[in-house]
Amino acid sequence: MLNLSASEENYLKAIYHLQAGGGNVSTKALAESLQARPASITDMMKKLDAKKLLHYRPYYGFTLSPEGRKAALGIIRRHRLWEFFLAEKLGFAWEEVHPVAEELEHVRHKKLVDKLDAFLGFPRFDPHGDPIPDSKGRMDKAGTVPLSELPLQQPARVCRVAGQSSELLELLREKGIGIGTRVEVRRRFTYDGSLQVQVRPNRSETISAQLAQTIIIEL
Amino acid sequence: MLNLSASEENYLKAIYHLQAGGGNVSTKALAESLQARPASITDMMKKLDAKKLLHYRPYYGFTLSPEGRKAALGIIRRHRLWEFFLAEKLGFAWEEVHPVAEELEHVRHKKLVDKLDAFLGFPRFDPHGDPIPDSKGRMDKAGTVPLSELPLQQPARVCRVAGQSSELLELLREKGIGIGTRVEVRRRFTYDGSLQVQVRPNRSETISAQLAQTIIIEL
DNA sequence: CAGTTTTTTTAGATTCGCCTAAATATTTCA
DNA sequence: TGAAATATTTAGGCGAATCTAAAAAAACTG
Repeated sequence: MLNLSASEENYLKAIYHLQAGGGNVSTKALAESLQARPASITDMMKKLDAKKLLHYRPYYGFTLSPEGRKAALGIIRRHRLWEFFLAEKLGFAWEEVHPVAEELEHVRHKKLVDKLDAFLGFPRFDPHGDPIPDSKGRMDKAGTVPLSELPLQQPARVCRVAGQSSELLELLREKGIGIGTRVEVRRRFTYDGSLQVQVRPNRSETISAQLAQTIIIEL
Repeated sequence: MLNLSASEENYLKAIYHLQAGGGNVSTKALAESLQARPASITDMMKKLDAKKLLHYRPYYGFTLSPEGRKAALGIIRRHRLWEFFLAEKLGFAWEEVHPVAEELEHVRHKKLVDKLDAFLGFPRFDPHGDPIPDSKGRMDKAGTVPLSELPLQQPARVCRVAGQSSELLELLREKGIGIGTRVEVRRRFTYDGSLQVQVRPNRSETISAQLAQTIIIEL
């Protein structure tokens, strides 16, 4: 089994998220996502290519190899299990768990992860609504329908939030929206794409088009 | 608050343990304890002295400053809380917890540590019987009487084990000795200092002088 | 399609934590 | 006390992960 540094793990994870199913990632996109300079990305891509964790073609971009994807899923598994632990067992608010899990995820002990998984009752989703890969890297599909596409008057439930910046989470908290919240779109303003949304039985909020795209719902 | 690297934390922790209450630590002792070369120790001592975490006098040795001691206690607190968590909540055997806690201890989030402490019920001792510092750095005293000094026929309870090498822990497991085990010395062989010990009601084991020194008991 | 802009890579430097080898200080002891 | 042994420090180097500045490739665009 390959021994990866925390840095290498962060690169793999970021590429996995940027690929989102397939496709090629550019130096610039990865540099932005990791808050690093493009030159640093190029350096690391050469290294990860040499380790066969991804395919790198200069000036073209990179794609995770099967081994790279497997490694990324392992990291994501650890991240989301720790998020679940922090929220469920330690009583962290869901918007606080991400940065702490960023650090805990790099403790690589197979036995620790599997025992943690069992202790938590093999949860399938983390507090943000994202699916947790099992020990073989399999996971449920995350919902994909954003609130912006929900038809009027159709009740739905928030199942995921596509982002974890503190600004986003603060805004959601303000509007009373979290995983599991019942929502229903009352009006759609075509001028700016904003929505008037019924939140839980008796609360009405205005939601910008941008925000409505990050709130993922299921019917 | 000073931001310490995992390496710096390991140095502080090792010095704290070597000081054991007071006194001066030598380059060689620290090098052995950390499995590093003396030259590396000198480098780091200069750095930690500059950060005012310890007092370093070339060719003489070093001692933690009050801030260094405080930092070390914080690291030990995290280490022992994670050990407790691993054994108590995840079902690790007590001899397995140390290496995993070595990594978890470097995740420095005040809130994480304090919430973990509360979740565990503010435990006072880790699975090895060592006391866990509270959030202010205070802790109970560990027992100090080794089994080698227990008078004959006097029943006692194992409260701590002074060491955590896998070899030591394997031997203890073999002899059926853990924290809380009732023991009583039946015979003492002056030739080699070995003991014949009654372990729990109905088991008799021979314990070498060396082993008897690492088993700490209370009456 | 040729110049301009953008993206990417290369070259070279820096910091951290470690190393080896050599120099130097301290301690031991004959 | 002076030579040998031991401990410590200094000097210089290395790999990892970053950076800046400059060169080169690719992509736009008038």
